Amino acid sequence: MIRDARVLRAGFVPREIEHRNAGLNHLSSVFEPIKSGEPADTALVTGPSGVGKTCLSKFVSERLREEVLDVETTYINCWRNYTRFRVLYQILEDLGETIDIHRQSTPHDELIARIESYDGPQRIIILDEADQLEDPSILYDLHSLDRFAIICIANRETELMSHVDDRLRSRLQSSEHVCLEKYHDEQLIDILQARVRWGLEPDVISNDQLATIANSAAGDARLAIGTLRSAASAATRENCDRITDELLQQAATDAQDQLHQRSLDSLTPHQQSVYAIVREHEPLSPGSIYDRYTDRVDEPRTKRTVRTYLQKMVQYNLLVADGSSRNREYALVDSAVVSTPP
DNA sequence: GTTCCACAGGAAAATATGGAGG
DNA sequence: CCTCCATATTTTCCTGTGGAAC
Repeated sequence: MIRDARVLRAGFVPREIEHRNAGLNHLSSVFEPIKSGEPADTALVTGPSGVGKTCLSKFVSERLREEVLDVETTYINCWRNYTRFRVLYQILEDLGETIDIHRQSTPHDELIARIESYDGPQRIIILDEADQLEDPSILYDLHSLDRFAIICIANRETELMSHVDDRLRSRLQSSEHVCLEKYHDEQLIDILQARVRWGLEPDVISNDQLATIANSAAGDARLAIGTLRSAASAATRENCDRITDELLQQAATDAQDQLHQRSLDSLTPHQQSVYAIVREHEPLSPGSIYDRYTDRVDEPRTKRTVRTYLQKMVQYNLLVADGSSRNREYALVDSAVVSTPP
């Protein structure tokens, strides 16, 4: 059944990239100067989840490394490393400079000074999920350094921009912007077919079944590939030599639940209570959420803290906030899946 | 209009957590 | 094991906003 599990895993970067030629060429052109040793501009890559932002960024930097001898890449997931210190630390760690840094006894300025004094080969720094940074001024610190080319990945440009100050905003707005759209079903099918070709034995899944996966994934390649992986491993477990429609059905919900569960697991018990309340009674105003919350838990947190929870869950795509001021209501993100192209 | 009020979210102080070194 | 310190989370205090009632 499974020939090469790597190609079905999240984070795999394929040898060929499908249906992203425009973005590929655009992003490559930004880094063209690196080939002649010149500094490159900052690139901004945006788009909804599962459109290949991370994949494209890694792909472009890997291909550049094949062409140019002296380029290194640093990948930082800002969702995990969302403080300024952590990002700086990660960069220095990749430069091999962290030996004598003791926590924050080393001030930020010194970390930046060290990064500035770096004189090794050019480096591409991929800041994934950059809209999760609590302090985006790190972008400003890095922006002006010639040795570093920044790829800044975010879900939506406006989310990222709303947190930054004016001078940084104008700089970012003038940088190259690669915007990726959701995949169409046919494009997803092509992507899936490529993974099937490399990852699975021949004839274990039909094109019709791939179309079903593509359809239920709603333009999200990560979800589509996750479904394929889940179906293939279930088939292996049950000793089937083909992927059946029933397995597929189950795999689709499994894959969705997995993604969902992952963000749910990162919530504290209090945050999970708040989430459960919204799930049971949506849509709900902030006030009634808080009332129900105080009833449900011992030692409730303050209103302000719950507001922070809600804000966080909206960022994690667990909840949606609708309306402003007194009309605001929170609901589960699933209940509003109708996509609205402009 | 004007006022009122629930709400959003920033800043900073306070408190809890967790990890390193004794 | 305990203590100390950096870090993470929560609270306190606050300002600004916009819809609703007047």
